[in-house]
Amino acid sequence: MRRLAEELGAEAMSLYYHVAKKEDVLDGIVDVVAEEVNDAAARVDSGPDWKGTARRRILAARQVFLRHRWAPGLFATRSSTSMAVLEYYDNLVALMREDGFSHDRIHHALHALGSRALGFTQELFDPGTGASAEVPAEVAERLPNLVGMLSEIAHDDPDSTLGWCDDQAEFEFGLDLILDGLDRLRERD
Amino acid sequence: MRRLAEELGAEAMSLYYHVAKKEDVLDGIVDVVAEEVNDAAARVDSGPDWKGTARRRILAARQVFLRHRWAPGLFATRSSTSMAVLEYYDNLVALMREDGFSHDRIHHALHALGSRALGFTQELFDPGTGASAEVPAEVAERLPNLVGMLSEIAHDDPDSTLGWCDDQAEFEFGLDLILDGLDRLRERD
DNA sequence: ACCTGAACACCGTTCAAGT
DNA sequence: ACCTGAACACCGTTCAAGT
Repeated sequence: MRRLAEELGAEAMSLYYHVAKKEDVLDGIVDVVAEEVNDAAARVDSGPDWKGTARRRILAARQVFLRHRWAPGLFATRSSTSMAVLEYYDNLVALMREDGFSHDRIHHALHALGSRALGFTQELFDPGTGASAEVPAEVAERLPNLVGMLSEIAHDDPDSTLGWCDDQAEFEFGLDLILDGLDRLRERD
Repeated sequence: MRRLAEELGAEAMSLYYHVAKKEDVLDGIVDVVAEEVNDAAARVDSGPDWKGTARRRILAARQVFLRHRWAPGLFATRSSTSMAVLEYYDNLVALMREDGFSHDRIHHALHALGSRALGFTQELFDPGTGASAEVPAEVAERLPNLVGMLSEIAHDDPDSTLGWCDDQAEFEFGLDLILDGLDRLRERD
């Protein structure tokens, strides 16, 4: 609050005339970003199949989060969801409904996708942070399989030494895995 | 820190003799929980196929997080990963390796699973928090598809009014979607 | 070796008082 | 209507001083 007020050329206490508490400010920021996501998603043209359209929408949403890298962390802390986020999911429900999914299946799908539907995943651990070369021998011995995997991947693709792990390709792999799986279930709906 | 010290019957400042900063305490807690997860995973007996074994391990890990519901939130805030967590993933790599996966495919798989491999998912929004009946008409009109979906699901399964959405079934659905997808790819490795 | 009191630099927030 | 200074109740952390 104090920092935000300074940025605005005012005192921290002045903020409390416009807003009840800090949480409300954060909720507002989430809303702004979510609107930006909705705008981006609305600009993708829809094709004949739900899967392609969903994929393009989600990748468009992802672009917004790539521009605001602090946003996923913020979204994760919010408990009550913003109206704009709900509208995004609402549109996804409509899209799947049009292609024959049952409500029950869509419900499962939303849970399975989680934040991936919005275009981001929170990486729990970044296996690439420490390149295999930097790992002290002592810990490497306790992680033979992980270290083996990482060293082979680094070897195969030496260009990506900085970030050997291509986040975009990674995201698309996981996304397609889920979308394809859901599409297969659709045929039974 | 002050609260923790009180719980221990000491002053907050005493903690700093044993630990450098608060973050180290949190890292330690993560380690303890992760060891608990490793113990649980080690107790499941491995079957002939990687998929079944992975599934049982992950569901055993999940039990640990169900006992410590604050843990997922804690894990999400950590940036550097604990050794114990890495060991858990190392074991997963070994399991998939034995069943013919390439290193590259395993790498993708770990990213696709994310925290689900450890047995939990961070729900970005809980569509069930507000039962459809409680939703004010004004917002319901802006979310026709979501409200329609939720009301039908609530109608189909009136027993689960409190938590109409069965987390365990939800988790297993998403997990199987990914494991099945990966298994199909394995046949091409 | 282990603990503590006093103190510092931060927070978010309240409220009576200013213009 | 909008802003502010002083103040409160919290944080994590340091450090010299205690036993």
